[in-house]
Amino acid sequence: MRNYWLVKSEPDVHSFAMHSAKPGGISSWDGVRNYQARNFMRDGMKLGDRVLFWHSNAVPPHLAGICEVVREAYPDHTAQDPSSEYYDPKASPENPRWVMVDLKALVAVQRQVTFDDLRGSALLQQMRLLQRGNRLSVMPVTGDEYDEILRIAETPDP
DNA sequence: GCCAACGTTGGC
DNA sequence: GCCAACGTTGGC
Repeated sequence: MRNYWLVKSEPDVHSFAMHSAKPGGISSWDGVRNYQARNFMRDGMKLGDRVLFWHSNAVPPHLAGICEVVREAYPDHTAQDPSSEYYDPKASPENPRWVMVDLKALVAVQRQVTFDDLRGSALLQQMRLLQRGNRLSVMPVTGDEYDEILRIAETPDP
């Protein structure tokens, strides 16, 4: 059974187009430094899961594309790299502390979905993304929400 | 640039 | 283990 997720990225830093431009459209999802988000990646993300790629800090923020999990959680080595902006001195080979997954970009959406679009759908009112003060960068989405969002995006499930 | 919300840190 | 201070996120 397939799970569904949403991840946030600032397009200035790492956009869906940048991700798609990597070899095979595959890039690691590193730098997550929040335990709840990490646990979703570590315990929840499985091969073949679909991942909605959300552009945060964009004007306006929007859904940009759809990815697939092509490698399940493994240690995020950037946590052990002092030159990385994601360096965490408490991470070690014995206790990597943080994990990353590999995501493959599948398709850009036909129509970029905004907060207004999400708020306009009765089926999406429970989304964590719409809850006030939500700052999670990795969060689960239900299958029904996924289907509804793709319908609004005018994009078939890849 | 503002600021609400929330996670983390560290003194006690 | 409490909790105030602080830093960060991210929509607006």
